[in-house]
Amino acid sequence: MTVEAPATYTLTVGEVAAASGVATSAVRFYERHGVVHAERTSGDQRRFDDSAACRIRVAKVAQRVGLTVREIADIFDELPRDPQPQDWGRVAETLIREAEERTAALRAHLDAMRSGSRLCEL
Amino acid sequence: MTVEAPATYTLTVGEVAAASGVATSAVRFYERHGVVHAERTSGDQRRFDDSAACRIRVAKVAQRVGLTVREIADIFDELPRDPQPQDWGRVAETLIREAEERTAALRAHLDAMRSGSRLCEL
DNA sequence: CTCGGCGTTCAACATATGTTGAAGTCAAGC
DNA sequence: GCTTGACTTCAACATATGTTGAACGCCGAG
Repeated sequence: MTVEAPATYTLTVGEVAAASGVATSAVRFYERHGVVHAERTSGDQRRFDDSAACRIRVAKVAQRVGLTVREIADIFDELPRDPQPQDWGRVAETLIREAEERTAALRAHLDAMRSGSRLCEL
Repeated sequence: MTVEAPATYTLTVGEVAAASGVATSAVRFYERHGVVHAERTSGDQRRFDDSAACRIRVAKVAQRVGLTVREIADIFDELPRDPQPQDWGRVAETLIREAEERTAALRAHLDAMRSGSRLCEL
């Protein structure tokens, strides 16, 4: 049977911030919006698992192609607990597909414009 | 010699809004940020040329791939007065290149992640 | 067990991208 | 030349994406 790889929530907000290259305020922002998840210590401090910094780095790159934090969180939400490589593969495909669809829409619009022989009513 | 095709500023803000599918407030916003340009009547009303609605439609699609209004205005600023088809062609290429570079960055990041065999520290 | 470095929340500020409403002005058709 | 619908500006509001600072709490090393 498959071995369990339970997520262990050990990283502080500062550690995740350092590992992902954003401010601690941004890490808290991403958690509030569901890009990363955390447990709390008995003293109410956040503890993140090892995927947090990676998720944030992916989110930053995805934001550059026009995805909102909400959209990125929704895509990450498709991940099961203890995601396997193929789960991340699906997320990666979804992100790329979104980016390519938007680029294709831009290209289609610009192509239509050019072939219209009335480029921006020149 | 080449025939002049002087831009004629005749369209009101409402006409541009209707033609581009955005609110008049958005048309004014885009003008303030240099996406479109207008002259003023003696009574201080805006008059846009025929390219305004097209520029705004292009801007909306470009925003979807992560370009800011500022970046879009900067790209449009490369257009000469009375732009020719090849001028719009260069703008189109610049927009597409930006979108593709960002998508490539996303893909590269995700590929690096997958090949790292430590996908988001799974 | 204490202390200093992190952590917490919350409110305010900041920038980008707009919308809405008030108060007043313009211009086009009758 | 009047009227009225569309225009003007400006301030306030709204959402997304954060940052900063104050006031206070937690926790691990000594």
